[in-house]
Amino acid sequence: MLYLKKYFTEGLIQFTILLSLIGVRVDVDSYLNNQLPPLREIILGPSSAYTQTQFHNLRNTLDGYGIHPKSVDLDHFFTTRRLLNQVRQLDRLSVPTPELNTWLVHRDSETVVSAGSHSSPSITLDNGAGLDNANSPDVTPAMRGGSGAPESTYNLNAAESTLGAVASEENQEPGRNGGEDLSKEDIDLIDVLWRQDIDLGAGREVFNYSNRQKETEEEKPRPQESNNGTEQERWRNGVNAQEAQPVDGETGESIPEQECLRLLEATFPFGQETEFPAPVVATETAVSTEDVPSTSQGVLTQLTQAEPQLDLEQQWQDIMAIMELQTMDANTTLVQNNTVVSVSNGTRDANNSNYVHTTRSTPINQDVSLHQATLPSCSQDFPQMFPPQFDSDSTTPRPTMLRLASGNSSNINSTFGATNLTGVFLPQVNSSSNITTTPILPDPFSALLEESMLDEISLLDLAMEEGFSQAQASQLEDELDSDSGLSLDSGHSPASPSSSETSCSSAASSSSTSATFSEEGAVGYSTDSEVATAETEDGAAGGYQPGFSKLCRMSYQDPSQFHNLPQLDSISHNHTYNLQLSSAFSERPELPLSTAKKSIRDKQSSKLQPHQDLMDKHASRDERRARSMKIPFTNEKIINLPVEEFNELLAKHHLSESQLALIRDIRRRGKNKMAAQNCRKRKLDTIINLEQNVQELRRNKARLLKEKMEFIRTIRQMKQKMHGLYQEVFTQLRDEEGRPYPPNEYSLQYGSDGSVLIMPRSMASAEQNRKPEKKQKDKKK
DNA sequence: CTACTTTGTCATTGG
DNA sequence: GGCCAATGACAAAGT
Repeated sequence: MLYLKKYFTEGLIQFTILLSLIGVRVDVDSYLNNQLPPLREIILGPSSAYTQTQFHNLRNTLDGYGIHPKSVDLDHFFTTRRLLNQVRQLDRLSVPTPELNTWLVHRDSETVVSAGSHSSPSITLDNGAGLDNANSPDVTPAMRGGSGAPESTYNLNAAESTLGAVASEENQEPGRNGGEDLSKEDIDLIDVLWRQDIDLGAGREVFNYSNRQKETEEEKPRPQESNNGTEQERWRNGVNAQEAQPVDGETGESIPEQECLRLLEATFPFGQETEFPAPVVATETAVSTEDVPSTSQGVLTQLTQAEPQLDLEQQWQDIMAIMELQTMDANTTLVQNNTVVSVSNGTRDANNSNYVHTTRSTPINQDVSLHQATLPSCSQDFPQMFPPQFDSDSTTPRPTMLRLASGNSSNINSTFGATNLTGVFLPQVNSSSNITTTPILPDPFSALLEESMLDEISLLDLAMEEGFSQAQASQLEDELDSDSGLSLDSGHSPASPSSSETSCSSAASSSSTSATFSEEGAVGYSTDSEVATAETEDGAAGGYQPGFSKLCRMSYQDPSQFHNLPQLDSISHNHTYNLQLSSAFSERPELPLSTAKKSIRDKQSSKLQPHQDLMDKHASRDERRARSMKIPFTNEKIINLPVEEFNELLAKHHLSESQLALIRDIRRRGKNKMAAQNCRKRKLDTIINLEQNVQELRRNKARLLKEKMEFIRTIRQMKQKMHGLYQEVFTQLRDEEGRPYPPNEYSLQYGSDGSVLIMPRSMASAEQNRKPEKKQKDKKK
């Protein structure tokens, strides 16, 4: 059964991938929206943790039996949403990630980054370069040379290097430059901060680039049915390099592959074999230096071009990249030399997406995310972002920020280009970027969602600040939901989905087996006693029915109904809790008979007794006992008959004391069995209901957060407007001699009556304490 | 062989 | 008090 499930699931996944590649993805969407059961079930069923739920709901709907009425639509809604996202990501799976290639662009022959192909160290260096040499045009040519730039060219900002080392901690070769920059305290601090992140719900691997990389590499071969070794070999041979470059395929021409390899080997003398594909990096380097402008603008341009259909996740990454860039700007005010080559198309799943994000951000400022991840919540920073009074001191940074805020939300490039942020913005960006990273991660984000709402707010707010449109915000909400759903699913699903799939995917076989068993039971009775046969038939046709119909509502009718549903034929769940094997046959002899059953029938004709022994093995203990005691009616009748009829039945036959005891035991056990099955089903439904409730609550929470973001944005805009007016008025103010008031000495004060006063700042501060009387200097022009 | 899940059974409780 | 459903707990069987 497990194999069947696995096979089926894999087949579905492959089918889905195929569909995605072909472009049916959109159609899948529409199918899902149209609530077309078959395709949805086929595609999403096996991978859905809620399939079982859907089944139950469907069954409940069909047979009218619902212990815990649930909203099927909600269920479908959540499941389809989340799974559709996964399916969408699947089609990007086919495209390897070119983003890794970026590192080498900045990397020179300097052996600084020991781990070689690992991007994190190189990024650190890149940041250093970006910080110090951003304006020097030599950098790029030097890098293009590949080996010319000395290490001294890249003066590492101490903090950046530290952070970079953090990012690559486990990959970093001690003794190399990157590692040398780390002091013991730095490492300790890093570890502490990391632990904090882990405590927050973000696994260490979240920030561990090498881990993510491993994951990615592990996942790559899977769809291609190739192992790691061959896969890496392919990478080395550049096979994937071309696949990885959907935008510009002939990148390899710039630098011969062998040369690239040599260069790489010279740069990264060790660990190549296990590291990420070197040839790709090299080729991509060539591409990046030649085709892509080494400005962030160019980067983003390519980003958007490479992925015309940026989905939510992609947008998230874009935003994060922007924010990280701005953070970088805030630190250095220089970004441009960071030649982020190409943006990954290869977002595969949540984890990978995170990985991609990090990778992409790496060339820009890979440290940011990690560093930010360790920063405390920005809730305290939040109020500081918008100090109530407009001091002339703070006017310089703010206009930029405001410009960003009012910028076209849909135009990432423009937003991206406006990167003249000063340090004012930095703390918030830093502190919030932690969460910025997390939304892509299902579980860590869920944890954060629970724990640090304010962080979320500031994050989302920042996103809005950076031009997060309403539509994007709603998409963000969806992402949040899907994430939470994922967390719910992925967190607990290993048990429930497997069970559901296991039992469901084999509905046909199980039904056939049940038919087999029941037939066997009936045959056994018929052979054992002619009377028994008569009784069985009588029972099936007679007064037994009413009592049984009650049972049938939730158990027996279901499987047959679902066999008629094509989508459930393949993925149906066999929760035939109350289905009695013998009853299944005696009541529904028309049930489809499996080949096994047919063979059994053949065997019965030839040699009956051995088969009975075999079937006795599979028959329930009570059935065997009943047979051995020569109970003249079926267990199903014993169990399901109403009390009166049951008593009548007992009275009709002259049974021994032991027989009566056995019959009563059989009845008790049978009823209890069904009760247990119902109980379990109910329990399961309860759990699922709770999950749905949690999702709903999360949804509400996300909605409220969104609303709050909207409000904050509005307030911010109003403040900006007010600040603009303030500046306008203040600059036009002249004293008696026609000279402008120095902004650092005077400020405008607003009266409660709407009047505006200009007064010295020293007075203004004192004035705030004693409010009312002021000297009227209303000199409004 | 072990771990985990599923399923059946028993004992108990409450309607 | 008997019947029955529900449920926790345990064990056997299956995966």
